[in-house]
Amino acid sequence: MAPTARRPSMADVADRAGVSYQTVSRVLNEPEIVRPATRSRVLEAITELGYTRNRAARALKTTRSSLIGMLNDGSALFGPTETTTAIETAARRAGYSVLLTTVGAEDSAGHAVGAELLGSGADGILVVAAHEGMVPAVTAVARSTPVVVVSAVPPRTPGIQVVGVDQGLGAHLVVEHLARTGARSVVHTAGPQDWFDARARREGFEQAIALHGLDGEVVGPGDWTPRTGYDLTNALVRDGLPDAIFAANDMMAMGVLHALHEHRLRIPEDVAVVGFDNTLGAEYQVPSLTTVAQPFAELGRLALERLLCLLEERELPPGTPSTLPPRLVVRRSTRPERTH
Amino acid sequence: MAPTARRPSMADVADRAGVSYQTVSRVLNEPEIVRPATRSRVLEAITELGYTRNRAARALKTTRSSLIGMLNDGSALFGPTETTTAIETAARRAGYSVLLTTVGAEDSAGHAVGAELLGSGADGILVVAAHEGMVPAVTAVARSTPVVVVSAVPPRTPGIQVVGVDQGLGAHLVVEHLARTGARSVVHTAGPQDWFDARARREGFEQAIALHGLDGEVVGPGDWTPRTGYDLTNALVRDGLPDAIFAANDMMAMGVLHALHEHRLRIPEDVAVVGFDNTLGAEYQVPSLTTVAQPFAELGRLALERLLCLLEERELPPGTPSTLPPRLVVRRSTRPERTH
DNA sequence: GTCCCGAATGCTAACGTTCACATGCTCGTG
DNA sequence: CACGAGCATGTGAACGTTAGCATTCGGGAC
Repeated sequence: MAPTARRPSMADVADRAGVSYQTVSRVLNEPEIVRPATRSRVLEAITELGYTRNRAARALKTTRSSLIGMLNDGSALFGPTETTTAIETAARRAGYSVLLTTVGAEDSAGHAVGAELLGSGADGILVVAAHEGMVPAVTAVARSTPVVVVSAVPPRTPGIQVVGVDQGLGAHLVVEHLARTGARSVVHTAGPQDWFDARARREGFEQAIALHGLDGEVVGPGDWTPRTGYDLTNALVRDGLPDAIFAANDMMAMGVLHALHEHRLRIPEDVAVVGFDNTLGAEYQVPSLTTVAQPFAELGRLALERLLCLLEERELPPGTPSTLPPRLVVRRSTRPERTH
Repeated sequence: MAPTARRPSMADVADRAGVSYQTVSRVLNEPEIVRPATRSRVLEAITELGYTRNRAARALKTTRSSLIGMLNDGSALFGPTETTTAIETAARRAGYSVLLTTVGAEDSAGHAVGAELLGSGADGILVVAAHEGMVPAVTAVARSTPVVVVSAVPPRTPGIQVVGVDQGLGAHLVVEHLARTGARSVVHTAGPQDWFDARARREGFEQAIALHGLDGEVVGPGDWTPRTGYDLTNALVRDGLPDAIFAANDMMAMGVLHALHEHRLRIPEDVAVVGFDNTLGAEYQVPSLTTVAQPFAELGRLALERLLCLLEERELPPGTPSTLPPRLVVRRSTRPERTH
């Protein structure tokens, strides 16, 4: 915290190196066109003064902020957080910084947030936890700024690009595994239906149930938290248990397991349980949880790549997927598949 | 994505409202000094054109970016994520945006990140997940930018302010509770010792053990993940179990529980288990986990408040704490305290 | 020795905003 | 009715950078 010693500017560097500030600019932007001797003199002056380019001036002149706005959900969910980290790392590598914005429950309108995003001057927007609450903010912004949404569902607003994990496939994998391990009746404790991923999982579940001719039921919706998994399961215990419960995510599965334990039911013998996400703790549930692993980090990188192509008007490399497949991770909360 | 229709500027708004651009500026910055009639005319023009202030130009002229840099750990941990969200919400309310930077394992040097932060032009820096890896980046930045660290430990760099939860107190509460419920021997499965909070918990544990005359031992360190809690517990089962295990966080406690279950040990009868953090899932462990709740959101708000005071050269309201007390949450993984 | 060409560098203006100051207007007062 | 006080608004300059054009310099060819 120096006593307001103005940060050095290009002019300062130029003075020290005995060149004009334009040359300094060139060293930074197109190093190859300045003579090696001058260049190294300038670079030396830069390090001596600890000079860094003034981001604001640069942004003002170029009309590009090198900022990427990220719209996140306020709840500290596992998947979005992983994705966020991956995005930030990739963005930094590409010379962008990430502006974090959360849409909490309180400002559900989202309009204010949309205005905020617009005013932030971000070159592009990445929506990480896609649910209905984001829609007004996103549509407001999408008119003037490229937007990429991480979601299982194609958007209703044209011009918005989407990258997602195939939630339907995930649900299919789960149901198929349950069918193969002898389940006849399956209950899906659904996630909050204003989340696009939750909706896609439920729809995938319903399709897969029909496909395998099983006895399926959807209960809920829950809210991603263990509590709702717990409550829904208690209701099931009262009203009659299925062979298997497919929870909308690992958190809810946690509540499911807890309720079953309280009623001294055996897992998977009495009821099999499956989650979704493969959170850090899934393997260490009691018993360890069969679940669907999503490539969250890969997803983040892919979303960013897509956005950068939009920003820099590059073509997306051919063969770049917009949908990533999830992977079933079989553990001890479901019966083993027979291998013959 | 309009076809590069330049965003409207103050001059455009001024033309439309029939005033000079300076008046527009005034309406935005000091609305009270402009005549109500003119003001509403300007505001109308603003909404009609969808004008938002150009952040870069503003930053350039005022030499303040309205940006707060946040330094986060790359791992998607529960506490830091909660704190992050609270900070972002509070920052937005105060007219600041949050620039997210993560220090991953790969760029452990942190120097690059420090330079990055400096170049970002943030008015102030908030360090959320404080560990040794952050130190070089932070000390580099602290010379020219106010820094507030969320940490249990006073920093070695002078001029850096600190806000934290009293980890030592948390450990004391745990040990006291264990002592009162009949434990004589306690093992602490420590967290990664390059994290300041983990270190403070361990030291608090050692002090409290001495205070209560218990038989204490520290094993580990772990790495916050369930796996290390699991591995350390397996080793304990081999070498002799204590009456209670105090895990460095809830994640590690999860691994502890899992290992104990595998060995068919009863919790809390054979071994009591305590975690730290009170994550969303703690209540739904089997059995539900006794743990220490930290006021993560409050912590975030407090850290931001402190930083804003530094930035705006306000005095911190008298009585504002720099350390927040944690709270013991007793559940079923420890024996009940006798009440007489 | 002169000319020309290209490479290297310098100068001017502009991005959109705010600050400091200048100016015009309105109103109360002598 | 003229004057000054004070409020409302306008004007010029500057923040640090980059784009475009102008200038300088060195060297090769005639």
